[in-house]
Amino acid sequence: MAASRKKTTSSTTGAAAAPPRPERHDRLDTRVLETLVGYNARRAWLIVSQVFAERMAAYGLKQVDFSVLSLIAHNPGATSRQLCSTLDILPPNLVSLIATMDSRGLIERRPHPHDGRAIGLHLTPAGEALVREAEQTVVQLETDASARLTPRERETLIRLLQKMYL
Amino acid sequence: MAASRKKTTSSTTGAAAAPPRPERHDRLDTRVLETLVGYNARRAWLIVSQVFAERMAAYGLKQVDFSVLSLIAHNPGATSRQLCSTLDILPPNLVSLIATMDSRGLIERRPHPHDGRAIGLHLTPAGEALVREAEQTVVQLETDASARLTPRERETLIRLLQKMYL
DNA sequence: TATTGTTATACTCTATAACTATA
DNA sequence: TATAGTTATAGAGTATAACAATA
Repeated sequence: MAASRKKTTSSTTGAAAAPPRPERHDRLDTRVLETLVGYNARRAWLIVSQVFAERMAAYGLKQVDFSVLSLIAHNPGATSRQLCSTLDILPPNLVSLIATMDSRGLIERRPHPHDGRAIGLHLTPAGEALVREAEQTVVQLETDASARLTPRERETLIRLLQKMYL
Repeated sequence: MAASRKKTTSSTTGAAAAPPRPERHDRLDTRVLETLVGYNARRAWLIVSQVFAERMAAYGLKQVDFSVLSLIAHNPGATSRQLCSTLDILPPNLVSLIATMDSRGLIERRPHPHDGRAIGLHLTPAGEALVREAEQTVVQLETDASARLTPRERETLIRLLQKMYL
């Protein structure tokens, strides 16, 4: 992950608002970098990643784990190939992830109906329960991490980001 | 970097417009992931990163290299500590980067005027020339990578991203 | 005692080549 | 011949601990 961003003593008060930003003393002039979409997109992603890691550790899920599980939840029978293609993961790097989810009893691997080479991935009941909870937590965490934006601004932000890659 | 996104035979025609997006056949339903700022920010960043890597290889600069060099250019005498703090890099991971830039003759390390422990970083004339060219290339590459957005939309996008982390 | 820069090192993430079994 | 899944492995990125020199 990133550097600084100290592990702030997590507030014991319930619903956390926007997380505190790192105090950078001796600030440098970053005006040129701040004109770049790439730089800013990464900084914003880093913010979300931080909060994601903190709150999703409870589920034992990293971002890619969550993406895979959520994708299987809404695409029962999806194959590794489809997951790789959708998430820009290389097949060798998905193998151990899938194996872990399997051994955790979150997913099931069934023979593919039409293609003997492929394996259809399905959530187990335990997996479905976990994804339901995890998705709620992610929605909340995203809301908190983007609390500086109005709902309208957040929609606009997502729309413009998608215009970049979709 | 990412997976797919084949190395498209780079167009020999001059100014490239928006790069082609990967054709994902057998598409999965990604609607839930697409409601998330984190997911979308990363996808957009991946797009820029791809174009960045392609065009900046000519200068032998990765994103972090460029950030450091550009930062030194606009903050002569900046210290490693300041760069680490600004870019969220851990000190041990900056050492070899700085050493490489030094051995390439792009930067100079001068004793810090007020602090005997610190080292002030400055661009050499060669470094300044490279940064000037590199910054122009980055601006162009960013324009191309965000060509699906109007200039107004691009401004809005950057403003909202900064609202997330600044 | 705290901080800057550094070394050494470990861990994670990403990438490539090659194999197998099916198509 | 091509594709899905896998193995092994290499390389890049990120992390922690500990040290010397200076404050």
